[in-house]
Amino acid sequence: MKASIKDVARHAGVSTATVSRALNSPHLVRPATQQAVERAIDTLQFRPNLVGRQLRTTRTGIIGVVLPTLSNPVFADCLQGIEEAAARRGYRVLVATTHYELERERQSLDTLLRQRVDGLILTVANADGNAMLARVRQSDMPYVLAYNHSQEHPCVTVANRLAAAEAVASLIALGHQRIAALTGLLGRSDRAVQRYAGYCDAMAAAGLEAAPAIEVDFNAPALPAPLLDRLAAADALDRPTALFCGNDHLAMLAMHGLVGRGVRVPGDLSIMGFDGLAFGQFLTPTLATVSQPSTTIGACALEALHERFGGMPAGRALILPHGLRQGGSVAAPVHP
Amino acid sequence: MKASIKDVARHAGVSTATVSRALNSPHLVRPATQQAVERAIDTLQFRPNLVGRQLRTTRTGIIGVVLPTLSNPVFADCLQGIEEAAARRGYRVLVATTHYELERERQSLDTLLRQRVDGLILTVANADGNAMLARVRQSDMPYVLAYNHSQEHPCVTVANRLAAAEAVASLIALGHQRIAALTGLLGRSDRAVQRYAGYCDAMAAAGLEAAPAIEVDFNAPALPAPLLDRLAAADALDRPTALFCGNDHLAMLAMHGLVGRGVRVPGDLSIMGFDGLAFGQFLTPTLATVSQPSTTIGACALEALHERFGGMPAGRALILPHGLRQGGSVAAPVHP
DNA sequence: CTGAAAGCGCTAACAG
DNA sequence: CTGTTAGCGCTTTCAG
Repeated sequence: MKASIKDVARHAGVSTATVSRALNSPHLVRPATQQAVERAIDTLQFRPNLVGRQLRTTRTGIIGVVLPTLSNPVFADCLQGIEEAAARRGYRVLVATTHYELERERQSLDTLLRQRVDGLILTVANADGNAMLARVRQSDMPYVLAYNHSQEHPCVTVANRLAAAEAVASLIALGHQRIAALTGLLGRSDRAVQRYAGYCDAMAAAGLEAAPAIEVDFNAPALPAPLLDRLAAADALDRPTALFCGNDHLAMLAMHGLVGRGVRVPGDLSIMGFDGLAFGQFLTPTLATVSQPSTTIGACALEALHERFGGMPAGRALILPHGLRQGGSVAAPVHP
Repeated sequence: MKASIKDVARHAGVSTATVSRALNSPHLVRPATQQAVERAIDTLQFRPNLVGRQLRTTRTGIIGVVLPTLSNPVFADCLQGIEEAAARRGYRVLVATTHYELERERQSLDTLLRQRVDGLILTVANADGNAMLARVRQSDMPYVLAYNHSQEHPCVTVANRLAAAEAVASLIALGHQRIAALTGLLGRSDRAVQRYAGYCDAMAAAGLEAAPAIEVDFNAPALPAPLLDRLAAADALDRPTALFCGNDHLAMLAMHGLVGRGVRVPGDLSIMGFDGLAFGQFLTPTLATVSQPSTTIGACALEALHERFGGMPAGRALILPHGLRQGGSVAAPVHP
């Protein structure tokens, strides 16, 4: 059986309270006592049981993180950022994934609340009008959304709509007029909606006609063949000269599928992504994209929580700067 | 303040023991009582405090996971596999990253032990002769290594050495004779060592001369320019016709850097990776690689732990099947 | 089938 | 500076 604070106390000839002090407030303990305790600690190989402390203090030092998936580097990087910041601050990270499924969001949240995490960082499918999220807000559990942009909840993200608009505007500036938009299921991701809205903004601002969103399932391993066929087969005068994609994963699937069907990128079609995955740089041509600082989003979300614990009020939205990454996948259209 | 089991008991007119039973062993409770308790539970919005239970039962239901980084999809996917399997089994996942630094490995481990996780899944720089790992084995804490292959510790991984040998043999079968090996720092990763050994095996088996490993730092964002220059500049008769890389990330960095220097892949140089990252498929040419089932490795590691909890003995090594993924980055040499 | 009571390991008043 | 004491929320004998 593992040694407890009691064993240490006995071994050092002091009370458990003194051991606790030696551990948590050494300045309240006489140096000689401190040393006696420390000696006992490492003869017994004592490791304080955090569960005992957590029960007593009602603080766990654990941050709950709920993300759609770790298979997308966007979220993996975010978690990396959270973990590093958490380690620096002395927090631990409990992670759950949801695959964009509402039921798993609910389930994960419940588990984390039972575990009495000190705070939550979460990325949900839809922030606004989300019942669970409303419940979290009612409770006094500090939380921050990552990636979701919401008026109702504190969040750290980028200006999705604006960034998308800038990206599309850059395509228009190059001479593109027929620009299509490929997105995740609009009902399953508020970011998909915001980015598509940005696309529409830019089109409208240029007096161009926004095309309806081409929606595909996030969880699908590839784009539907009929869709690719359609995009590839359209004759040159009719087909879009550029494709704005709601995220890099979609962009890569599109580029891969279309190039495989003989479409030249960017010759026949320019492709613009959104996320700024490092892998985009390895593609040929490299993927032009809107870059968001995923690791920093995670780190800032954690810092935001930390400030809440320190008594700060619940900040609203923290909008981090995005970038427009040039890439070979975008060029001026040949047949404008 | 949150409702506790005591509040529920009072509200339902029963003892706390009965509430506990209603929660954990409903079959021991009279249906009428059960319902009374359930009613109280949801009027009070009661959520059992796991910390209390954990202290009492000395089981947390938490699995500690220690990985080098989540920025590499190999580990992110593994964590994804762990998390899914854990959720299915009712465990929670506490994650820490180390960036291949010994001190952070030590630190993470310590934190997880204090948190009294039920078991550990870890990927360390070097498994054999690892002092911490030895300490973990002494303790009665169940643990499994993921990716590390070790005689001393239970682990789930692929046959790194064999897989590397097969990959290199496939290059040799195509006619390659001058094959170079690009690896992570051999002192910082036992897998790098094992894969390089596999390379040497295959070279020796074919009567070819194994080149010394070209070691580069895992954490570096790009390959050193001098290295790339050297590989690109060597004249055609002298330079290797194929490059075996210890992981896909290195392979991508090499391919990117070399193509940028005018080297044709696979015309001038074939490139073989190791990991089987999904992104390799998006490259042009697609990356030939040894694929390992990262998600499954994670899931199996968790299942192995779960079996240990059920009283199973501490299995040795579980070696999962690897694959050899064809890719456009490998072809027969033009100047054998 | 249910209740009383003890205690998991720790911290935090409160005295001294 | 240190010890005594109570109790965080829960489970689990042991009686009844």
